[in-house]
Amino acid sequence: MKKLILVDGNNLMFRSYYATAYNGNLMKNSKGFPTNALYGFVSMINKIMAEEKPVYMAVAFDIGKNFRKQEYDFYKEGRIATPEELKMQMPVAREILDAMNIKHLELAPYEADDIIGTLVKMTESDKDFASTIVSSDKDLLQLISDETEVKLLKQVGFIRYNKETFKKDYGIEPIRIIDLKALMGDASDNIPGVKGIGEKTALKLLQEYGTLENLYDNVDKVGGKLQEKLVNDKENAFMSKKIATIYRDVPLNINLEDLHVGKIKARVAKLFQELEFFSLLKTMMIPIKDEETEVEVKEIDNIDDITLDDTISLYLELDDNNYHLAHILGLAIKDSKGSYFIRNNIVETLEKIKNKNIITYDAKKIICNTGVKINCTFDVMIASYLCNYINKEDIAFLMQQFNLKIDFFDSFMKYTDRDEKIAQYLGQKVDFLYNIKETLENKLKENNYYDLFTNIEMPLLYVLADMEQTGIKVEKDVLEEMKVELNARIEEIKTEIYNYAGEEFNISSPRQLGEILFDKMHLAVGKKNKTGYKTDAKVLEKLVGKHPIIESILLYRNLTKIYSTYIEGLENFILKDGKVHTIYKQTLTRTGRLSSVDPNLQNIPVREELGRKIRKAFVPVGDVFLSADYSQIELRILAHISNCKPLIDAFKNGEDIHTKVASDIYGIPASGVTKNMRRTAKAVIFGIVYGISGFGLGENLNISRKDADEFIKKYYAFYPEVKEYMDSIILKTHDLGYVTTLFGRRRVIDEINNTNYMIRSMGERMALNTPIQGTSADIMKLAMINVYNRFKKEHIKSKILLQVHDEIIIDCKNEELDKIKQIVKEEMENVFPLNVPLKVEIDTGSNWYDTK
DNA sequence: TTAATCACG
DNA sequence: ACGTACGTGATTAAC
Repeated sequence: MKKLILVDGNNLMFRSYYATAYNGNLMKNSKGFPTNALYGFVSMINKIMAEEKPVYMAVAFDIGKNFRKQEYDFYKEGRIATPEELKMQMPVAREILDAMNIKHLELAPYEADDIIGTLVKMTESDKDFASTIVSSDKDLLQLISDETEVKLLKQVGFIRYNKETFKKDYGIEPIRIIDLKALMGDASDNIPGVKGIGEKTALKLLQEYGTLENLYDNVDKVGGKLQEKLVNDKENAFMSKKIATIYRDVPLNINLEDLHVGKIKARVAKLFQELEFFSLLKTMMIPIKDEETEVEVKEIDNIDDITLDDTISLYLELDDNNYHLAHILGLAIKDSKGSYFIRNNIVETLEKIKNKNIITYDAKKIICNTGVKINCTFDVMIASYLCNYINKEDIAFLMQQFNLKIDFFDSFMKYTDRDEKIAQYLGQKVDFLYNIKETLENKLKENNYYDLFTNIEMPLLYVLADMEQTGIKVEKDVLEEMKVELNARIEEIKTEIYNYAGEEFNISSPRQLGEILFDKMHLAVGKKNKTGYKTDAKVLEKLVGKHPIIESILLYRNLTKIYSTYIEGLENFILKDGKVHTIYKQTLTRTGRLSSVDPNLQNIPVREELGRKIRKAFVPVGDVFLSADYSQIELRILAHISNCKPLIDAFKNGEDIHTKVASDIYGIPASGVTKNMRRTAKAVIFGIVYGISGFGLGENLNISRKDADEFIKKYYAFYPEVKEYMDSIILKTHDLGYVTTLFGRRRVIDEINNTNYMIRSMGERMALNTPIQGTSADIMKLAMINVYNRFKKEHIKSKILLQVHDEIIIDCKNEELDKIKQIVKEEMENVFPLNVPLKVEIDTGSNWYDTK
């Protein structure tokens, strides 16, 4: 018996759409294309594949005008028009099915039901086939027969109806669904039925009289009000029956054998990447090539047994993303003559080949994990990042973009026989690396990224590797001491809050907190977000003074944040050497900045005293920390790229820029600028860097939008070049679709031409901000390389430890301190000539807290 | 897994 | 009239 699964595609898409669209917050990809229905649809198809394991399958859709509507113009009248955002997803659903090699059928003027009905009829005349219909639409129950069942989808789970179970539940034959509809009608399709008869009465009548025809033949026997209703609406009843009857003779022109499910195609990956269904990409087994090709890999024990070219590609597989802790699973190497796989003695092997020209993926990972400083001449991870490929830790993502099939690392690790598979697995990767180098290299050159690649990103990898390997010492005792103290305070404040609230609840749950504050205590009319009331610091701060619980909650938040993220969190990352080794992600941000994870050392508290104390735990291994930070680098870059004369002059004269701007926009001499005026000016300037709006500035400064607009206008009046720059960069970006930094780094901004105002505006703000933030990142990276190289050249033993965007922290020996101050200032300030001077401020201290 | 919150530049 | 500042990461709750 061959089983055919018949899916009501329209039904699935509508369900998925409305399941997630109700709150008005549609799931979209970053280009603004709605994806919510598709996501649910694909998930559902996957579920069907897993549960039914269909060999034959067809998905039916509505398309074009349908004949019921043509015949009965009231049909489906009054129904809300299909939202545009759902409509545009429909063709993509069919594309996905094509790529998954699942047949879909649609033919105007028929509805999906009719197509399914026709296929059911075909299976019933072919004794080899039986079918299962998947839908949440009860109309389809009429198709149930000895060979046909319906899997009726419910909000949670489903009910499987066959002939017997249906009869048991409804007490009538499945086909009588049409008579049922004839009597009770269907509000959603605007089918009238008989007025005043609902499901209960209709079923009772049909159980007694069998069919609509027989019922009317014997309508005299019904009697009473009910008979009256039936007689009144007789015409409607028979017409409703006609509408409700699924048509089973759609001219489909196919054979059932055509519905065989094929092998999933590589194209699915491309579609999912566009839709940004990354979780599906990870969990589904999607081939990278439609034809699987094995590579030839020779497993060797000793690298000395082979002779390698000078240029090789190399791939090291670890068992964990945190490469400071991970264990090695294997190493693959390829040169022009062949591919090799090595299981053991990998560090020794690397030592022997480290000076070859090595092409690899994430050289920093290899260096930090093995301690072997390999001579990487081409890091594919970095090159692909610069070229704006979708770039993840897992090389499989990149390979997919070149149509190469390979398991994602997470799936690979689930194989029980991965020890046998790993040689082939790494063979594929190292083969890819070897082959892709030239393509990427050309792409780098074409786009003028080659200097950025060769002179900044590649050398930087070694600097970062060194910093990460060195690590920063964290005194656990200091943290433990704080922990005890904080714990006591947290407990204390907890009881206080419970007392104020009159009950115990989870203060860390914004939902519960919101209910207490706004429903129970009525402290204000709460602002809502998706899940309940907003309870963030901004909201709470406005309520300070209304009730002492507010301040307690703010303090509680403050304390628990420090406790869990910065005390417990940090402690978990102190390794055996007493140090914390962060990982700098060099290929993550869209602007070119670094990011820091495991732990993030770029967001250690500093603005408030309480949190800042965490920094006391960070201590030098040498004698003293030195921090060197670029003073107002982003503003200087803004002055430079907009070529704004007054700003440039102010920087040249060493003026305090915020005071200067305050004196301009308030129209008073600098000497008269108050702290508050300076603060306002600072906010205005920052607003400019972020792509200002009057509303945003007003929110931020807690002033009216009008006043905020006024400030912005004044700012533009004094610094017209800035306004010109902003206008021109937006115009240019609309045209090109990307922005560049001073060093040629490019960020593609598809959002800039989006038809959705909000998305387009965001694109415009990105276009304004990225050249500034990105250039600043470029400058810092270059400076780090230069400082690092100077240290090496002058045999300085002190170590660069951290980078926090515009600041670096160095662990210094006392005897080197003066020299370091001089080198750092010199290298950082002169890293690249701008129209404005770059200024570096240097501080020292015996721990990070004191370095200020 | 996502949303809310809060830490940093 | 729209809906509201750029770039990050970690933790917690709640599904």
